[in-house]
Amino acid sequence: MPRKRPFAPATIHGESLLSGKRRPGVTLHDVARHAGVSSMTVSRVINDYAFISEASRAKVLKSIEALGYRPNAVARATRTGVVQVGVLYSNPNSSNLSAFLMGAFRKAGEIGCQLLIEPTAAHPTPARAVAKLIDAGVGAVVLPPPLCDDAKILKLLAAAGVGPVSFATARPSPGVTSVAIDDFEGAAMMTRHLIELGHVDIALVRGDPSHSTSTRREEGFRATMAQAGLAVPDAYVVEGAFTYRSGLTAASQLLGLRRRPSAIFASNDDMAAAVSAVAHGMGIAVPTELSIAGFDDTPVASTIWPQLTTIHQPIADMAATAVELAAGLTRRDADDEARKHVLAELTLVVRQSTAPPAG
Amino acid sequence: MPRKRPFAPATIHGESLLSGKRRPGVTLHDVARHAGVSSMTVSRVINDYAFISEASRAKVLKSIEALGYRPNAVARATRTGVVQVGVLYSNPNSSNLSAFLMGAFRKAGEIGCQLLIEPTAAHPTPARAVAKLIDAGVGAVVLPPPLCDDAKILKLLAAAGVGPVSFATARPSPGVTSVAIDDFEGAAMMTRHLIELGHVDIALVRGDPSHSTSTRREEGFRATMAQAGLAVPDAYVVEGAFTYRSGLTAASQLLGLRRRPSAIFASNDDMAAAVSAVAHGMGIAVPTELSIAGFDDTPVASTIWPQLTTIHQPIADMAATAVELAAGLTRRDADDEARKHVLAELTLVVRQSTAPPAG
DNA sequence: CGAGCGATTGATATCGATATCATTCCTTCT
DNA sequence: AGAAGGAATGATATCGATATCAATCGCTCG
Repeated sequence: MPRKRPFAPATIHGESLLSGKRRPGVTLHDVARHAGVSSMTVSRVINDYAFISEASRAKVLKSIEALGYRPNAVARATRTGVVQVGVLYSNPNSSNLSAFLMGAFRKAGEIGCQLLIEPTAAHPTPARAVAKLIDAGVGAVVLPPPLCDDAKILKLLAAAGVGPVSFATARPSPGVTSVAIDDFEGAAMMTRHLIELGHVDIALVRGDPSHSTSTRREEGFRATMAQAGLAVPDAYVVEGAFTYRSGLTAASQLLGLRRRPSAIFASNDDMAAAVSAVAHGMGIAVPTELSIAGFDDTPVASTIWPQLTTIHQPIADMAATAVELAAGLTRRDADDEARKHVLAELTLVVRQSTAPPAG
Repeated sequence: MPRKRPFAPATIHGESLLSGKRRPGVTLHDVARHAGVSSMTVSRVINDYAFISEASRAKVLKSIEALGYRPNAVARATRTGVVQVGVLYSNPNSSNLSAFLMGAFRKAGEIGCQLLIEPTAAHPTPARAVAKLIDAGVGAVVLPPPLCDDAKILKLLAAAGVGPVSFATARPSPGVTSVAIDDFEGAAMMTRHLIELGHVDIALVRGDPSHSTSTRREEGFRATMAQAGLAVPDAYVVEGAFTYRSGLTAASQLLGLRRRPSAIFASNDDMAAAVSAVAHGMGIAVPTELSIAGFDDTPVASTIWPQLTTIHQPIADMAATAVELAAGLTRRDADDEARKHVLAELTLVVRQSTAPPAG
């Protein structure tokens, strides 16, 4: 029985979507003809190849400009070979996931590589998720925390000859390419902000101890406090797990103290949001009676009210970089060790949850 | 001055990522050779072309199975022409964004089309965002609410010959392809759940009146209440705007009433989360003294505590479908009007925020 | 002054798939 | 029986780019 018409061209609402109608439509060959050189010369200019005369380069660039040429990533990928890059993610609810995906997919589209997204939650163990990606034939894998700190996973990948890229780890293994932020410095920035507002009694809600970032953030906090000559009582540092619920517990603990802190620095936004909720529940006004600071600048930070003062990380850009590194398409002289550990820039975002202490 | 080595092959950690090492490596031609037919026959089988003898089809399918062949989407896209699909999104904080992106990109990878994501917030008006996508040469655009209900936008697209796909609108225009849920039925499901628990005094927090979904959800709520013979006092239906902050206001209003409702149904999870926070603040126990219901099953629903009872929509699948429709690659006889309005399945997810009323 | 070498450029094959057109068989009809 | 037409298949060109190899073109050097 017949199933389809013989290769009916793809249309939508009667309009053909195929090449005949493609708007840009300018190819590398058009540029070559326009510039009076060969296609290869154009290709070389685009790819920033050495040994092109300045004259040729100029001609080609002018033609590219004149024709509005944009290289076709897909076509490029056919010849270079599609690099498949695996991306693991652990927490489907991670608020940064969408920014992460945006950046990762944008870059993937640009360089024409295929992304395989694999939720670790769908497998009995993270190792199984990695195995699945390896079986699928990926050439590299992007590992968000806490997987990036997992020696077993790294060994598994090494055995399969698949390159790992650590994402947002605070303690990058020396031999492993990584994209991260300086958690120590981020925590220090926020702590300085609170100190400058006049706070003295500052408490910290720690993150999940199994994440390397937790430790670094705590270190940044303590170092800055020490530098300012401020004491950090033991009671002012409580355990958390990066979850909203753990933030509720931590907040109850801190706000129940006889000598209540005037500011609470939570190691991430979810916990800061929980602190905010508890404070509301106890009738403590934010920020006049209590300043609350978060970390990550996830969507929740600007969702809740008052909006959270937090540390912004350029997650999308970082994800893009991670994918680029993973695809190994940086194409520069790769011996350069430095570019294998990329640190992204942090920003202190002051919103409505912090203010000078009362009295 | 030289910039790069002459086309240094892309490597990562010294391992080549290029075709020489590609694991799957099985091409259509390998399958053809194995099956003893021409490449075209294999291509036709893959594409479900009519007029293939059952014998050939069987042989090819067996070879595909034997060799573990998987078509290369990228290569396919070079020949068919890359279909660029634009995706607009309005709220960068929308909690469903990541699920949406996941689904959209997964499908895009499968069918080898390129997605252009454009935040409307980056433009003075939504129309400008649409114009940018049109200029970029997209063949179709996926429109989430409230853009999908905007006649001006639709006209703009029609003028450019770009096909629109409405996403999650409650009121699909007849001529426009759409992927949506039945908001009326979803609201009815949740209302029935509350009624079955024994609630009688049920309040509703409406959504943004400019979204068609708000109206449909309210209608579903009212219809179900009426069907159960329950009254809905005017004071029990308050305005909201789908934001956390609007939820705070609405909650204060409802929980301040002399005769307090025993259950509050918020038109989305963000507002439900706000209701939960206000209840905490007023010392009202959830769910024993107050049941709270949300809608959408966004990450926040399982983040906060107690976790929200809500209506789950398969956002990722819906996004995938939207992209598929947009790319116009369904390839089946497209005259079938029915498949142009896809309704996704809803699920009632009962968590800890609802329970029978006290007393 | 010719060999030798590096810089610069182009011709051609190729990537993995589909589009197009041609071809081979059968049926079936006149 | 021969023409006509449709089912089934294959040969070849093509998509837009890069890889490879060969060919120039100076220049320097012995």
